[in-house]
Formats: sequence, C-alpha cells, structure tokens
Amino acid sequence: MRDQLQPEESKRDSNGYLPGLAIDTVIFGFHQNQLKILLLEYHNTGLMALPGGFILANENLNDAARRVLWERTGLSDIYLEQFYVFGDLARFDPTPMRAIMTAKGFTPPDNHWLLDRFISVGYYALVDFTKAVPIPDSLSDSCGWYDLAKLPPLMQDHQQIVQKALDTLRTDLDRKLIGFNLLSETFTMADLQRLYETILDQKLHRSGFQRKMLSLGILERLDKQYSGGAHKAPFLYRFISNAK
Amino acid sequence: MRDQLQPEESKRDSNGYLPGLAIDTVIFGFHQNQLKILLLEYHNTGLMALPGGFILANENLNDAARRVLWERTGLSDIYLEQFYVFGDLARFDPTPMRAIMTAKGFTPPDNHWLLDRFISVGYYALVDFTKAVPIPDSLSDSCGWYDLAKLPPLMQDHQQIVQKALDTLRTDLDRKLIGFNLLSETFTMADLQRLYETILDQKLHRSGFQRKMLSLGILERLDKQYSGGAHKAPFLYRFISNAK
DNA sequence: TTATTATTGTATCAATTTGTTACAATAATA
DNA sequence: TATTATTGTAACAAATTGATACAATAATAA
Repeated sequence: MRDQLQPEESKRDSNGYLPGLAIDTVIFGFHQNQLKILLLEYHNTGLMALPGGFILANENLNDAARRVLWERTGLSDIYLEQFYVFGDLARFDPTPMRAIMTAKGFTPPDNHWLLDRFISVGYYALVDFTKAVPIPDSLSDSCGWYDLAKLPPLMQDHQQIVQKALDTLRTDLDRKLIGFNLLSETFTMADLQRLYETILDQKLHRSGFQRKMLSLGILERLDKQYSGGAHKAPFLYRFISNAK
Repeated sequence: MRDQLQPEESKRDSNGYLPGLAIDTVIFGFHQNQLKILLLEYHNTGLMALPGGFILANENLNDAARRVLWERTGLSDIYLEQFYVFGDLARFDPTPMRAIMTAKGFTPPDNHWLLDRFISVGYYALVDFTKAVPIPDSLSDSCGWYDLAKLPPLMQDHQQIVQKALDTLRTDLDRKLIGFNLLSETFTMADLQRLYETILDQKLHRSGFQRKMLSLGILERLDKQYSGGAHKAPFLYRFISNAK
C-alpha cells in the first residue's frame, strides 16, 4: 500500500504518528532541459503542495522520508538528503489545511492535530524522471511534475522550501557529484552538460566541461553509440560509484 | 534568567515545550591551537552531554537554539547553523536520562515525557572562546570546554553528533568564510592560519594561505602592530562582513 | 553516391590560479 | 650591536582552467 494517510485516519488524533513533526519533500526530476518537481493538487481548493507526511512512532526519521518518497513516486532506491528544518511560528497557518479537509467533506474541530503547529524536516530527492510514477495521496486528486521555472502558487511556506532545496542542490552538485541521479542509466556528455547548465542556470564551456567530468574518474565510457542526430554519434556514459 | 529547565519543571509534563523534539548544540571554541567544545557533566552519573534544550510552543525553532546557546555561554550574537536532524530510533535510550534524574533525587514514572523518544535538531555554533562564560543547567553540575581531540565518553549518540558537526564545519569553512567567528575581534595572519590548520587537520603553506586570505577582500588590515615575540611584528586584521 | 551539415572528441595554446622557494625587513633578546 | 625567529612579499614553477581550432563522423539533402 503506497498511501498511509487514509481519510479515516485524518479524523483520528495523531496516534501512530509523532505529533507536531512533519516531512516535506522536494522531488527533483529532469526532462526536456527543464528541472521539475512533484506537486500535489488538492481538490476544490486551488492549493498545491509538496509531498509530505508524518513519522511513525516506531520509524526512523530518514525511513519515513523514504516511505513518503515511495508512496508518491513508486521509487525505492533514490538519492535523498535532509537539507533544512523549517520551524518558524509564522509558517503555522491552519487555514489551508482546514480548507483541504473541508473540501474532502470533513469538518475538523479547532483542536484537530493537523491544525496544530508543525515543524517540518525538509528533504530533497533526485529521481530519474522516466522511472517515477506520480501517485496522489488520499487528500489530493493529482500528483504531477511541474516546471521549476514556472511553479503555481504553493501552500504555506512551500515556495521557500523549494528555493532552499534548489540552493542546496546547487551547492551540492559539485561537492557530492549527485547530478547523475537525475539522468537515466546511460547518457551522453551533452545530456550531462545540459543538466548542469539547467541546475546552475549558466552556460558552461563544452570542452572544459568534458575534460573536468572525465578527469573525475566517475564515468564509464560505453562502446555503444547513440544514434539519432544528423551528426557524429556521441559516446554513452554510465556513472560508476567506485568511491563506495 | 539563563536557565529555563528548572528541577520543578522536569516533573511536569511537556506542557510549554513541543513534545518529542529537542535541540542539541555543538559549541565550538578555539584556544591554544585546539578546537574545543562545550560539555555538561551530570552529577553522580559520569555522563557528559552536549548542551541541549527544548522548543517552547510559541517559539521559533532557531530562536530556541539561540536561547540554549545564550543560557550556556552568555553570548547572544553568535554564528549558529543547523546541520542535521538526528531521528533514528536507535538513539532513543531512556537509561541515561533516568540516571540523571535519579541522581538529582527525582524518580520519574516510566511514562515521563523526558524518557520518550526524541528527535533532535543539531546546531553548531562558533564562539569567541575568551568571551564565553560557561554556565551549567539545573541538571548538571558543570559546564566547560573540552579538547575535541580527546573528548570523554558522551551520552547517547552525542559523539556522532559532534563528528557530524565537525564534518559540516570543515566543508563550510571555505564556502562560508565563518572561521573568524572563532577568533577574537582582531588577529594576526598566523592566528588565522593556525585556526585553519587545526580545523582542517592539515598543514597549509604560509605564503599561499596569506595570498588567498587577502585576495578574498574580507580582511581589514589595521595599522596597529602586535608586539610580543622576538621577531618582526605582524599586522593585525579584522574581519569585515561587507558582503551583507 | 556524394556533398552538406551539425555535432563530437580532442588537441593546442593562453590566461589564471596555485604551489614552492627565496629573501629583505624587523622587533625583541643576547 | 649582532643574533634570532618570524613576517611580508616577490619571483618563479606547476597545475588548472578558459578559449579556440580542427579533424572525425552520422544522418540528411543534392
């Protein structure tokens, strides 16, 4: 079962979950030279939100994040990282959540646990866009990819969470060599360069980029050649995590 | 008042504080070419711990961390940063806390909130060693500086928290130019180099280090000269945060 | 079949940065 | 006044990065 928060459960108190603590995930994908993130759309509210969830009382925090990720994408072996904890009082506004629940035909009491202050642990994930199968949760009617460059208005402070995730991704890109997680198993050097250019939002010099990537010793060149364009066929590469 | 957790309060339930959530701080100082951290020592238990605390229901998370810092060091304008959330089930072990409370003459019931699972937000702080005045909290009888290189055994997973904080400090040192927070207002280039060498645990070339630091444009050279050694007097420098 | 085209892989050289050595300047001590 | 250890910076080498050039080539068009 990929969806833990059933409508019936939303009427219970927080039993089973740690109270006051949540997880929000910024799930990045890359498609057609665009960075995308997964968003949920709530019925009849016009509110869009990051996939989130709660932590079971007997569950490791990081496992909870993986569970949320799996529930929304069907993917289980994914690059996932904490990046910040959002704990300002200002982010606590019960109005959107009440609207969501009301739209689902449930009128919560004012002291319902979902309307309390939440502190949220932010995670970002990098997934292979072609492998993820977005699935909505019980409170939303859709779950899909949106261009990071033109996001719709988001619930609460989710826009800031996305911005902070993007900042972290940018600074981690070179330090941790994680970009490959956004590509499919094999890719061309041009694919990789377009990914870097999109994430960093700047043009990179082709020659220097190739030289740097190859010098890192983390790419395996496959003899296979890609074919498709009216020009010289590029090599395909595969990421090798020999460091581990 | 610099100490929020009075003995009487420890008998109450978590009212006033967010349940299940804590803050642990790794407070770095630098003295005599050694990195130090602040540790609390609990009476009659042989247990040492990082300064920690809880979040008030109407308090921003980051403000709570500043409050803890102020309560333990008397310092209020300090470099402070989140670095990780520790949320594994394995870290949850009520034995040490029960020992601490028992040693204080209080026998908690098994369901006391302080014996429940906690998820802890880790912060690290950089302070001017000469300005901090360590003050114990109500459950500990001492609070003092310990060499990072030879720490005593620590409570629960605090050793891992320290290690993660140190890792973060090392990677942040060049990216965020934060080392100055560990020095006094003015310092010599040699002071700065010794600090870097200690944090990074490696020798740096004097000439290159000076050239790099000066090229960053974040140091103001003071005409004053330091005097003390039987040799040429070095310039003093001050950090200028012109970037803001 | 052959020329055209856009792209690829890599070489080359310049510009910049970093690593290393050297040395004059100098503040306290002998 | 000479000695000493350290400082500030210059000078040069090595390495890295930036920019340009060009042959190789896979599909398309002539």
